[in-house]
Amino acid sequence: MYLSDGSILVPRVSREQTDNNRIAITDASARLFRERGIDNVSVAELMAAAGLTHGGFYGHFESKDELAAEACRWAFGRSAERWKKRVAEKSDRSLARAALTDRYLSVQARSNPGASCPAAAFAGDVARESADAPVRAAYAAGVEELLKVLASVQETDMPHGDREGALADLATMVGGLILARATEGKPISDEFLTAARRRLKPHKRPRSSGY
Amino acid sequence: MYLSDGSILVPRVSREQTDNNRIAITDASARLFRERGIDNVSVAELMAAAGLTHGGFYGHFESKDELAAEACRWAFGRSAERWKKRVAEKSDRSLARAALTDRYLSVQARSNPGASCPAAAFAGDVARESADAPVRAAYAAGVEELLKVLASVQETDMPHGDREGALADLATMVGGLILARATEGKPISDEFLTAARRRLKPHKRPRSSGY
DNA sequence: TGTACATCAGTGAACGCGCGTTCACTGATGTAC
DNA sequence: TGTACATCAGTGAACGCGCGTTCACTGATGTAC
Repeated sequence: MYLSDGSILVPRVSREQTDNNRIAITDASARLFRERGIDNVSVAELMAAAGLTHGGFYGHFESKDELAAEACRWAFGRSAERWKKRVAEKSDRSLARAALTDRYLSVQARSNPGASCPAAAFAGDVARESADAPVRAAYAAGVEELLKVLASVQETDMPHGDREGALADLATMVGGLILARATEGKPISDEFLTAARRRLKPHKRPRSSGY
Repeated sequence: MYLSDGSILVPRVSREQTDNNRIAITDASARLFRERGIDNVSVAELMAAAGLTHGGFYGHFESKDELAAEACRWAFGRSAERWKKRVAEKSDRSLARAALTDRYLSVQARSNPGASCPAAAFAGDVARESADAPVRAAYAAGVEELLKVLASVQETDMPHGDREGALADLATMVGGLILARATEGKPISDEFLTAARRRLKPHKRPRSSGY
């Protein structure tokens, strides 16, 4: 590995560097796994993305499965933080919810799967993992994190409570985003984003009187 | 290959049998690809599932990618037929839509991905295929087929038309099903199904007066 | 209808390739005195 | 603070394995007469 001054870094780096390397591997994995799927990125690629060679991988993680779980936890943690920050910036629930759903179902989010919502990006992979795969537990825990944020911005008159509103919102968001990605490049892709965004707006039903 | 009478079938079968074999490969692929993902089923497994050995595969299909597209078309065709049949059995739009969405978001559908909606089962795989992959075109065309059926059962007062209602419905259905699958085995999995089903019911908002 | 033979659907061994994982090795880091 | 040395993070070759695809071969099917 070449350093910025052109010298060669030989093995046994400092402990601090070791910790940074582990984070670099996790961060690169969180991005690459979301972009291309867990099975479509090799350990050698992940290590290269972190500036390392593949042999050192097993000094950091027990297996690729363990890393997948770690990357999943990492991605959900960052997403949840970002969601909370966005909510805090808004003056009321309704505006906060609109900010979250509009950005979630945006053209930018569609074309940046590597930085996007892990609930959408990992769903397909996780659904096919065996029941005891470590990434499954990480996924379910991460979804609960996001749901808490979504529940906190539900309108106060939701017929079945904040949690059910949040569950339904997330279903529409994840479905809209995944369908937009699977049809990317065709007009219908944008239509999915728009339709899902509108469905998530507070309902102003034409037949209701004033309101 | 052993026939039911115990005799051994040797190469060069009849043309009719050849056609049946191609259908058997397509049908088995449509099931296995949905269950486990395109990349997680080998050509040898697909051929074995159709009662054949792997070498004959390239007599039927140009490549595994071509088969994926064919299996995708096949799965969408069958789903669209089943949806139309179910709609025809109901006496009005509202009942038909409820029949579709309730079955879509059922526990049986969740636990039978091999026979379930290709829009949900193929979405993750297709989203990661390159823009010119044959399966992408098959997927987008299949989604349009399903949307036509969904549009035909929209309530007549949808604010942005039948098509947008259908797009939003499909987003909620696909998202709810995928999230339920990715969290299968945990209580939240059933919650996703229920929340998405309720979200798709005609809205009886508590604050509206009589209706 | 019967015979001779070309066709070609399916078989199974083999190919090159990339994968996850292992391991002997290196030499700077970190520590004991 | 300086020295001696054990530790261990990272390297890169190697492992066994399963994959998609190819191909020489087989012999019943389908056809020409």
